[in-house]
Amino acid sequence: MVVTRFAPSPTGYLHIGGLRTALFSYLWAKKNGGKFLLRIEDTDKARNSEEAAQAILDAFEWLGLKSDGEIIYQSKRDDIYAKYIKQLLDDGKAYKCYMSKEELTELRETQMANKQRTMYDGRYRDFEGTPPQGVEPVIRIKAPMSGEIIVRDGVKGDVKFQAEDILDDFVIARADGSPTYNLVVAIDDYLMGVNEVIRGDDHLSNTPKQIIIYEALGFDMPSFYHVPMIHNSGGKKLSKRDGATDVMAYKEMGYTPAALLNFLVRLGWSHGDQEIFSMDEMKTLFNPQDINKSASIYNTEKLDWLNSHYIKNSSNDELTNLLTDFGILLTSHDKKEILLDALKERAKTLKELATLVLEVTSAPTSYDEKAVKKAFKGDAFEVLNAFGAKVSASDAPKLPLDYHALMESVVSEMEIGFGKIGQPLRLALLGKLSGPGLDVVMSVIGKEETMLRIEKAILANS
RNA sequence: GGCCCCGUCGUCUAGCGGUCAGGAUCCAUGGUUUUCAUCCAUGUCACAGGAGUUCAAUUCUCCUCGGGGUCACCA
Repeated sequence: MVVTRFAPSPTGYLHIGGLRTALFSYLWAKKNGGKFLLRIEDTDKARNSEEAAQAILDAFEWLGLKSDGEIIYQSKRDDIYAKYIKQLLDDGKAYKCYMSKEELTELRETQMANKQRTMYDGRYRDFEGTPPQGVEPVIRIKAPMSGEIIVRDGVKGDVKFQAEDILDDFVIARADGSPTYNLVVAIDDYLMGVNEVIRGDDHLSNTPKQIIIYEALGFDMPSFYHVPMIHNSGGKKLSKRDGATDVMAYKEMGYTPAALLNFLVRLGWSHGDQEIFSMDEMKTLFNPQDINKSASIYNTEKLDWLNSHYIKNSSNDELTNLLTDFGILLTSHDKKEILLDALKERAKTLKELATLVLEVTSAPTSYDEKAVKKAFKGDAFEVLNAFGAKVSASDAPKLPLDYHALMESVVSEMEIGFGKIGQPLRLALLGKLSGPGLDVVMSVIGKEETMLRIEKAILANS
């Protein structure tokens, strides 16, 4: 069974890049009928917060990505890690190092001055004397000092590292006894049964360290897939300074989960020329072997296009539901279908859609100045009055085509072009010269409101 | 700087020795629309550079250049 995981550290909101790797992991598990697990990496007490962890969970909730097991919090697993640390110590695969931070800094500075690679020099590796007083030791693993370590990566291929280039006896437990990242990742992935690790390629260079841990503990190695970074327009790793990187900000801006997910799945992954993927299609088609090797630049032009695509293709019931987040309650509106059918073609975001709804359902409070000069001139008011009279005299127009017929009759009786009535009427009804079809607008607001808006417009502008 | 990764239209990408280098988005133009938007059509735009290998390289190899990542008692 394929078991994947997403393991964020709760130092802030869920990031767009994190979401993409989470999505990849989720899809790969689903495709194989496996499990997708969530683990909160909160071992660094100073930098983590519960709110951040909750924010991440909220984002997953919004997007409908569910973990298939209990959510693991590393902060609650000290006992487990302590057990493995002891085992490593007992097996002679790790040791206590009494070097002080000052000594370490000094060592690094000397190495830098000599243009050497900064690394721990292994001075306590085989130490058997009396430990210095007043220093709480860290625990370091005995890493191989020579040989080749190969990361068999499903995206990048075999990546070879020379131990002497990159390794030293790195710390696996801090002076206060708490375990460090590379140790706990290996332990937790093993214990959770994770056998396919999909993560950002910024982790590629410390994968050898985790391999050392796997080997020292005798764990089976998972498969690795290191997904390329998402860059900002400047070509650098996407960070919180780059505008909208908080997943939940997309909810507020009016993007749908379907569009965001579709957008993200195509960033660094593709399936031929296909652009539109439903969640079901993603689940059946996704394969990490098709992930690109190169980084991609974050650019939301395509997200806008996808979002409008999904809005156009959503049912009116779905839209009604989504719109409630933006303060629009249409559930009991009798012309809801007509309104949404007309408006969903026109909106890039749910937020825009909400605005468009309001522009129809609420009478204009002002009239665009330029538009007034352009449309309320000549015999515009005569035409409007004639039309108003038609509406008034007609019995119960309901559908757009009823109103269209009314407009037609005025046009033919007065022997004018359609624009002669369209422009002023549009301005009277909506306060501006653009918007959805007038017949639709009138059908939605009804006969009384139509007449009211016409009267009001004439009054306000004469 | 050491180590590692990457390099096809502005952007997302297809390509897995022989293609007019394809699609999408963006942009522009035209059509549809009483308007705007949608929609439809058309168009502009790319293999980083140089050596090899080969009858043939975007595709394989090497070098150069360029970009990125990582080098913690952070994750």
